[in-house]
Amino acid sequence: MARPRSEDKRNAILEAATRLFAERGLTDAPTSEISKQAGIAEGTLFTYFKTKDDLINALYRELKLELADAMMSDFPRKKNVRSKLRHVWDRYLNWGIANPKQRKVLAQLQVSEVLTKESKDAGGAPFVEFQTMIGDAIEQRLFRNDLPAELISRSLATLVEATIDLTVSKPSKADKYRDSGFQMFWAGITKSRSRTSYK
Amino acid sequence: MARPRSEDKRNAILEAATRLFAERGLTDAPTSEISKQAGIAEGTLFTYFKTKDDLINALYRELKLELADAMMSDFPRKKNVRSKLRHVWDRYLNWGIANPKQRKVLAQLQVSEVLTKESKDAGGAPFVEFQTMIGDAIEQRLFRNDLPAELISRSLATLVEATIDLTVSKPSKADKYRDSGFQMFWAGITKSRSRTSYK
DNA sequence: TATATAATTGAGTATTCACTCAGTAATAGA
DNA sequence: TCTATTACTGAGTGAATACTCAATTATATA
Repeated sequence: MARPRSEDKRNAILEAATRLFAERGLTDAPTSEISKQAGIAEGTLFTYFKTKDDLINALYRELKLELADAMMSDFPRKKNVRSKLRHVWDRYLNWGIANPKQRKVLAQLQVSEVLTKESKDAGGAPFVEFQTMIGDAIEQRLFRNDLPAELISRSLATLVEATIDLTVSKPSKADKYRDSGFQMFWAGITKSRSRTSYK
Repeated sequence: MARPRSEDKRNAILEAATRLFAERGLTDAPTSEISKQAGIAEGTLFTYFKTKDDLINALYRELKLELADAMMSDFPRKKNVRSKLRHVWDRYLNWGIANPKQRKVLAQLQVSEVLTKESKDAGGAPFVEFQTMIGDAIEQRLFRNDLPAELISRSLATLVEATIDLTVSKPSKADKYRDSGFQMFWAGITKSRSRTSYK
């Protein structure tokens, strides 16, 4: 029995924060400005997030969730590993190109000193199905000898990131970059001769 | 005719800054603390660097130079491309493991909003020989079709980074990671069947 | 409709911090 | 040795900003 908080306001705060963090960096985006752009009073921001660090941690989880959703929606569970990886590759790439600010903020967040261990763990949670798939493929010996799962998923991520940057700077070659990036990734992780019948 | 500046003091400032930036992040490392750890008065810091942003930009160039030196010293100009890349791979890896703070600061700097275009350009300059090598190898068609040079150098960098992180978390497997990381990189960039005679 | 509860507001506060500057010390060149 | 020039010092300053709080407003429930 009381006045409820508004999901809309919370989202407006997160969106304004995303915009400002992307433009000015985490520390040069004052809460006063975030509030203003979110269309609320500064005090209100602190009923939704106890501190600015809290806001930052919440935003991190939110963005990781968005990215995971983008990557895993329509995930082709029935197809072979290559198709699955290509699906994830394409979705990640699309998300990054369509959401440059979110992507930039995420990059800043990953190296910032404000993320708690809890947030980092929570940020990884939406990717468990992806991780499991990698683990399964390793057990089936689909990949090059003894490549650790972490190296595979990080390679995917960093190669996508590099490919996005290239695409942004030369949009006309988008499709070419998308394909050669993935080929490079796939050739890197799979055994050298397997030219047919990957599972 | 006057009192000269001291190279030692300048270095002490850069070292203190590196330590503090690594521990607390760029913005939570006050100039007062940097000065104290460098063993000088706060005012002195500003005779060596006009502003804090200047200091940050100078540190970026310094660290890039250190890394390039580490990578390119004893560079085997006479050997084949694979050996050259393996050399760079190993040196980069060694540097990263031996200099965790420098590496962390560099990661923060790359995504920060304070680097000027000039600094970014200057940071790339020490790597021209490496870039040239990649360009030559591309002309000789040693690599997979149409892989852009930028994708190749960024892949090397990000795969080394991933490998360093793995190594730090499981030092006992250092050699294994080092090798499989490089194999993955090499297989990714070269044409699939070329199992012999790479140049 | 009445009311208890919680959200909202925005001016105010306390703190932090990059940078300054007047006084002092060192040194290169004459 | 003398002196012009610059480095060095550290207390002080002004600006920025995360967060508070007393007053006000909205709303879920009875």
